[in-house]
Amino acid sequence: MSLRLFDTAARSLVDFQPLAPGHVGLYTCGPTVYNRVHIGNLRTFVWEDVMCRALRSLGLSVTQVMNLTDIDDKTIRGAVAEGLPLREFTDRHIATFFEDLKTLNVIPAAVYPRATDHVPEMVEIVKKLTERGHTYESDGTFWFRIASFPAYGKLSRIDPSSMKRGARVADDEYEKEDVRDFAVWKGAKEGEPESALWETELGKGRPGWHLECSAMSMKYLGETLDIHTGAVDNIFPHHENEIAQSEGATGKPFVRTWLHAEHLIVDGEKMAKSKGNFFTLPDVLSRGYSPRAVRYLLLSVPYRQKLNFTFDALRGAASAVERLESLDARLGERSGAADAAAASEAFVAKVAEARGAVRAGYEDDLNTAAALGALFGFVKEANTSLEAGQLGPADAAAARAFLREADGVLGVLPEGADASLEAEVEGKIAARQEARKRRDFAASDAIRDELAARGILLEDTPQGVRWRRKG
RNA sequence: GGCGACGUACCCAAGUGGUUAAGGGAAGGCUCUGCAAAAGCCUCAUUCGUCGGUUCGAAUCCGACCGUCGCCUCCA
Repeated sequence: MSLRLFDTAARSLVDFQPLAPGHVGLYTCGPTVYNRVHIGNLRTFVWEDVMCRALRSLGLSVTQVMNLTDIDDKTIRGAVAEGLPLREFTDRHIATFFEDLKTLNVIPAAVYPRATDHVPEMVEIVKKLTERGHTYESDGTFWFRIASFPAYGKLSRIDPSSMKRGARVADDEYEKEDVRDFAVWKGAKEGEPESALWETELGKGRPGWHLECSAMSMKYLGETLDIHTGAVDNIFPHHENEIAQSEGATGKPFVRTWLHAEHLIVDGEKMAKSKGNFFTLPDVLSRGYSPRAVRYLLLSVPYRQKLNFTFDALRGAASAVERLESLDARLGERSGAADAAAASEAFVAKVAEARGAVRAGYEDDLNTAAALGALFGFVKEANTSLEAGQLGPADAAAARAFLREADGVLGVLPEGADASLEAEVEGKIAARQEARKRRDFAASDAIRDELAARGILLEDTPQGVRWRRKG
């Protein structure tokens, strides 16, 4: 395996080797659970899922950890607005988040730690930072002193001395030595709900902005992570601060490879509620698109490229998925035909070549577009051979196995249909064939229309009738 | 103001010194078909934002310009 990844810190492609041979510890920044995630968020989460699947396909084992930020200004504000205890409020949003992931066929991470379940771990880090002289306290709030960490800015390449002293600092009632310092622990303030406060050795308060990721990543993956990911907006200040906190506390390198996904934009513009181009997954699905088409679109553009989301592109994605699905079905039929002959050497070689090309795509910084290009090259070859009658059952079986294997990373082909639906549809197809034999086309068309209305598409082929659910 | 990314056909997009410039979608043609749909096949960029430069050779490297976008403040 020779996997190359674009490390944000190095600003270049690096040869990736996990710390423990064959095993990757992966920390993926998760959502702040105060609303329904939008398709831009989901682009990042789908990418991370594809990355896990691709790493596994390259022979690595992966432990993925994704945090759930359930304590911050936004979650507190939301809970107060709805008159709910913090936990009850965030529980609801965590549930819809998992729903969306499931809908998009995302394989769950090994752990989804919640910040509020790790307050003691965070307190420990603050204590360590304090022992090492990286913090100071003022009014119950503990600040990280940027001046005590010379490497600050190495990830984002932002020079601390040039940081603008933003007007927003005035909003902050806390006292700090330097406007650039950030809170690791926020002392309780007047009017904050009890459900968002903890009594700790540091006093009463709540964890600061970025501390949870340091605490939870190190708890589940050790003090040095192989890969840490997020979207580009996390680079500064979130990840920069994580480095300062983590390395300040342990004295060890925090992350070996930083990976950041570009944003999704809509019709060439940033997605924003005020522009009316803000979409959640249910918004998109309610317009009649399949989750598999959405997933395909989100993963088809390599992660470091901005993804321009349009409904035109989504329709294109649906068609592309149908092309894969259709070949899968054709191969399924062909491979079922009785024939004891072994797969032909020439075809086996073609499969091997395609497999290598797909793999090379993933090895090159998870280049999904290149991998898809290679896969579709194979799709055309398989279709052509199939059409020419040159594909034996064993060849078809080999092709189908490869297609399914490729889909192990893509995750866009449907699961097998459920048996009761299958029996029903087969029955209707038989009835339609009867009607067609009688040349009762009104009756046969009625059956076709009825199934179409239910999203089931019939294809009359020389080999018989095939059906599938519309992508 | 500081830092950074991007600009390849109608749309999306791979390609980062020598290839016929991948692939997907759309469109047109053909095959199949009771009709249709679907599916499959074929066609579809002498050219890579513009202008210069380096080089035997550039979409790929350098410079300028034009355009789009992002971060610098919570943000996937």
